[in-house]
Amino acid sequence: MAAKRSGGQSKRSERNVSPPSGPEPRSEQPLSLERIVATAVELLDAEGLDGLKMRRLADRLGAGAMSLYWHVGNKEEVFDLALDAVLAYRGPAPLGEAGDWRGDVVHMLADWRAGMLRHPWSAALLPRRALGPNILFRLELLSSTLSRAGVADADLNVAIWSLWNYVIGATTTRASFELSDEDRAAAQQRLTGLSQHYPTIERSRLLLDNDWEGAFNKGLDFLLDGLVPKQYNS
Amino acid sequence: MAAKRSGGQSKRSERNVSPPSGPEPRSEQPLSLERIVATAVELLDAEGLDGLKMRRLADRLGAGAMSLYWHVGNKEEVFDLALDAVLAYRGPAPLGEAGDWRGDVVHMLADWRAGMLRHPWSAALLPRRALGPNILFRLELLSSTLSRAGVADADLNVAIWSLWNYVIGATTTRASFELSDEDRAAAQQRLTGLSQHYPTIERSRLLLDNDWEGAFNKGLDFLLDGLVPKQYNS
DNA sequence: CAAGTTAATCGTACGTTGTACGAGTCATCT
DNA sequence: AGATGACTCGTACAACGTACGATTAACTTG
Repeated sequence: MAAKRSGGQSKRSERNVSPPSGPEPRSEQPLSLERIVATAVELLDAEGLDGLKMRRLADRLGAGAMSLYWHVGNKEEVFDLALDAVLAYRGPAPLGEAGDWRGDVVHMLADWRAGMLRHPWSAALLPRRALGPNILFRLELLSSTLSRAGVADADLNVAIWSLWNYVIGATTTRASFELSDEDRAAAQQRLTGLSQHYPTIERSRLLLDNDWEGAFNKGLDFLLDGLVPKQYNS
Repeated sequence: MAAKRSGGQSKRSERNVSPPSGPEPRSEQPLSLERIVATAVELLDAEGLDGLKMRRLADRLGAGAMSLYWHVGNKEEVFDLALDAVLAYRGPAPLGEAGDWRGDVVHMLADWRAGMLRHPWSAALLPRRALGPNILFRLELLSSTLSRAGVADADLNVAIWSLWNYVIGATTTRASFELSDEDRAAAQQRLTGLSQHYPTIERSRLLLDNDWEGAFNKGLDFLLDGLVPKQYNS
């Protein structure tokens, strides 16, 4: 009734394969879900969450605004797809038996964090639309790796969610600082102005500390230490 | 130029103190920042993020839409204020010397989590507008408590951000499940349908596990164990 | 080849939203 | 009395998402 194109991904017609004549590639490619999503990510990177308007997206694609709606149901779906596109993971072989499991986990989580920080808008999207296929894939990877590492089934969910939450939180916090320099400056100013109210974080310069990555890794190490029994020696 | 009312909070005029006559309290109270924020929170609880429209908010207040703009600069500010309002903390005495510091920390963080889950829309707001006064207060509290607990200044920021991130992530993840039953059902369905692709999380029923609170506490314990030197015995 | 079917594009238009602008009301101060 | 400032609100507008239907191009079926 409502959805014209829902589940499937590829359905592109091959009509521009230059049948008899016309080797010129026509600067205007045909619309496609892939192109829409890629352009949406570009636009989000360039203009932020509020900068994504259907008309503007269509402009960038050299198409009319309403043409988009044959490929996506609505704007929300564009957000969904853009978020998931940014979260794809090409990591080390998922089934590597000779496990440096800890390295695998850290790598995946660090990559996750890095990917999201490359696209700061993604953090703001996460709370609304978790559980795209790429997120699920990463959860699956995390799960199987930890399982292979010897985490008991009973503790598996705790371990997964703890790591997961940690990364999400780190990314969210960090990205919110990234968003606008004005905001950060304003916050600093407010903080400095009210340093009488917040003496301790003022003293430790909490908000000015720039070693986010170091803090991230240290905390992650502590978590992993706690979550996995110390019997890792293979 | 642009802002009519910015920094200060109270400025209410006392003109309805019933000077000579008129003891009836007039069902329509005067507008005030406090009332606006409180009503915004109500509205958000009832209708969600997208349900907050300026006109609707004004309706609930028995006022015209434009009247709101004397008290707030724009809609974004309403979001800011609503978020911060929800994050107020009335915890145990901040300067309790006889430190059950660990209990204090856990209590504050658990309260934080509980508060946000009571208002699921707050998680979606966090990435955009961190650092309201109530957030800063909690950071300050966390900071001073850990400092008193013996965490070295050099490790303080790592400790704070680790705990912080963990809580934010847990809340965000959890709230996204809370948001709509449809979404969750859809995710479950997709997961079950594609269980071939996600065998491990299917087996552990990761997404169906309901003991969020238990997982939260366990992971928090691990983090605290790692972050604070085991020399806590008073 | 003709006629129909399907895939895809897009112009127009509508309803909803945030909010700029300026007029209006009322209490207080000089 | 007049002026000032705090506060309210009706009107109007621009920007946005998108419903609707017309349009075109390619392929299918006869």
